[in-house]
Amino acid sequence: MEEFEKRYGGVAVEREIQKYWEDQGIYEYRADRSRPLFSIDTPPPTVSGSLHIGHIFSYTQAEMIARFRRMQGYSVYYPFGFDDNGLPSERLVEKETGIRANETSRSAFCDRCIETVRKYEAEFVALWKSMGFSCDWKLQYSTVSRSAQRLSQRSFIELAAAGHAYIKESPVLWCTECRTSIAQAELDARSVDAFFHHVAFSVDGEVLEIATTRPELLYGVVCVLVNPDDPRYSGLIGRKAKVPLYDFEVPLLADDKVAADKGTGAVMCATFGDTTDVEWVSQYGLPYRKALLPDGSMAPEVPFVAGLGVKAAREEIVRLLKGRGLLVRSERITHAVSVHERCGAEVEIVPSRQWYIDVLGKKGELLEAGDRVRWYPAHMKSRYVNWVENLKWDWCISRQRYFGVPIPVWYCAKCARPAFADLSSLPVNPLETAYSGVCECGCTEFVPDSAVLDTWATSSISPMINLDKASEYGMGDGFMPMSMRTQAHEIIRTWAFYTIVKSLYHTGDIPWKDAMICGFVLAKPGEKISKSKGNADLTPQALIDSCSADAIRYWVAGARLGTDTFFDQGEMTELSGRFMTKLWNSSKFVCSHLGDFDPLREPAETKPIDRWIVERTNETIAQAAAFLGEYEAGLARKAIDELFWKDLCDNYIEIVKERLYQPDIYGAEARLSAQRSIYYCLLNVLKMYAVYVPHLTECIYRKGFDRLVGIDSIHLTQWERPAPADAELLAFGEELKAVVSEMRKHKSENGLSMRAEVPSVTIRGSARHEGWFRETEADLAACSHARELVYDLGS
RNA sequence: GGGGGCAUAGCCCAGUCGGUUAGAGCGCUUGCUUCACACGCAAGAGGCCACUGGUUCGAGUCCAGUUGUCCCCACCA
Repeated sequence: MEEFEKRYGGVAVEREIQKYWEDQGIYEYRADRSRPLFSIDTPPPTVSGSLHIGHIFSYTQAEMIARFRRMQGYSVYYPFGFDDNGLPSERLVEKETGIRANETSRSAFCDRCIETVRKYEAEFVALWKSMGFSCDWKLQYSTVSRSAQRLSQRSFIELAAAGHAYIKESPVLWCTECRTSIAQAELDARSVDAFFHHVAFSVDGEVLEIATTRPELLYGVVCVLVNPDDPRYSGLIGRKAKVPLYDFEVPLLADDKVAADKGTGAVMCATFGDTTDVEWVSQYGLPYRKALLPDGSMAPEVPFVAGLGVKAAREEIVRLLKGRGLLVRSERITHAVSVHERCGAEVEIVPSRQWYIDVLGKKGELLEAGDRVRWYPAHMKSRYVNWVENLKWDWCISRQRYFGVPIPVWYCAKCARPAFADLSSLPVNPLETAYSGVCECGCTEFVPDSAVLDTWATSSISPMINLDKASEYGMGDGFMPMSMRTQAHEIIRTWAFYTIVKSLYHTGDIPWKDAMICGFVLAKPGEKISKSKGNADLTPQALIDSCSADAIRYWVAGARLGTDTFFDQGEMTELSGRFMTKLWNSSKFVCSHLGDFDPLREPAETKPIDRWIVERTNETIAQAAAFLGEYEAGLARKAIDELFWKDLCDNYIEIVKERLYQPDIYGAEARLSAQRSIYYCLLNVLKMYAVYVPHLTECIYRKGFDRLVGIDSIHLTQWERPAPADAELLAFGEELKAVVSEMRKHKSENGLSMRAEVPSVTIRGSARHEGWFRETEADLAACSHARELVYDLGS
């Protein structure tokens, strides 16, 4: 038995233990068909900056599940990945280096990107390791790696061959800042102050007042609409409206989507002001009038404002309208606009040729797939359902960016028909490799596609990336669907949604059986932790250094699954610190009484109180396992805390202490009976806490338990699977605690020490437990220092 | 505007199938220390379980509505 230091060593010990785990390969994934598989689809963090406490929070909740399943006998497939291509990483590099992607050569920029993401990834890995994460780093993947690119390109080609991915020229959501198409999922809403300009159109010489926030798009107006039931305008439908400043005429149409009570009840439809404009243009077969270029400037053919940016053009048009008496009034309003989530710029809609994946046509199947996934907590499913039901755009997967998975396509120089790369040639970059085939039209000249795939198009095949890796171990069969996906609730509409889309198309099945949805750590109500808010000063590494990984982990486990929590360092330090000290000290006590303990020797008789604490422990093991099986690590921890602190330490150990100390008085067999209980109970308490505080429990285990158990690491042991606890013994325990409690209350109220002698203690309880109480008399007398025990038993 | 979560002690939160007197922890008050732990032990004070109705022998728990709060989605004419 190793000596217990007076105090637990904290972070320094954690580092030693981490090294031990790594040297011993404790968490190594092994090809093993003898145990059931539990595979975890864990989120590859976007490499877009450093991690903060929020990441630690959600990743740790999932990590505890991995540990639990491992100790339940599962072969746990727990990889780690990085999502390290695409716009987020590009923006990080632009910010760090000051180099804009479009101001340097593409290959030079991509080299800088690789360099930067590798640097951050090394930092991430170091952080995860210092948190004691039990993933197998050999299973690590990166979405920019050759193998992930190969799988991603293959996915694209297969979906295109099956008709699920297609290319079309049409209006698309466009970020003029990032100069790329984006998808609906990348939109954020932002409330902005604006003017609702009431502009004078005219119909046969009469003024028709129309309110718009986008007068700069007047040149792009293709029709005017009113509600068919609006009596004010019933006479106008079917006539022509003249656009102010430009004086061309457009048709006047009626449509139900026009709200009579909004603005003036008459709407101008421009190409393209918003999503409704796109719908109307397609619904009524209206032409496209180009007003805006992809770089955010007005088209050269637009009179008055050619070449100006949107905002400048808007001011100029308003000035002109005002000057010509065509501006009736300007109303100040606050409204929501769509902005690009990555850069915050207002999103435009411009026509261009892009690749899409069909999702609008598959809403039914997607909703049905959502039903088959078990969501934890269950109500998180509504976010998925809500998103699918409100989809307005197919998933645009092409991005006019640089650092990403190239779209493996060339286009015939003559007929523009796409030619796909051969699957055996993947990954391929069409900009570097020429297409060697012949087009159906006979042409042999091809133009490479220069776009890259949406980052989500690759991260959404994480189950397939994992499958690919598992296959290297010969464990590919039966790998899909994976056991569970873990992620935060903010990316249900992206990562969870896209993964389900891809899985349905590729396998016809859901990607995973369970979805474990974690909450956030907020600085305070409604405020996310972020660098821009200046509330992310405390880095995770600094936090680990100051209060240890286990302290953070224990605090994380206090939160309910899916629920946001507020960061409170005081709570973390105090609560966790107290707990860890308590576990350390009680283990020190227990181990000091196990020096001569032989787990194989049975005592002549086992005291009822010793059997009770074993039953209580077994009861807790079952409760904790049930909660963890539902991903509720917090509720499980609460049940374990209750057993450990209250029943085991404050009651059981206090009551049997004298029997452990004084075998001369109470007998060696009686001592052995207690030894068996403290050994069994603390060992199993440690195993349960191993999920939460893996370093501390490992440290304690290796001081006093490894030689008795015969297994080197606590993390290689298994949780007990006890028979249902004996209800009668549990009831006896409650009565016993009540007797002790009453004795303590008497001493407390009379200002007596707990060691003070009292003339008598009354045993109140059920008559049917009298035998057990009689067998417990020595313990009761010893812990209460009573000269006499009197019985007052009810029925 | 649509959807969802939450509302229980001063604070952060549990409360299972509807069932005795509503539960921890922090904080507060009081008492207790050689023999694992004062980062401890024991005791105590502290509740219109948001509000209004309903179902029921019985509601913190189930149903309907109201209010407050947070989140998701939409709103861009």
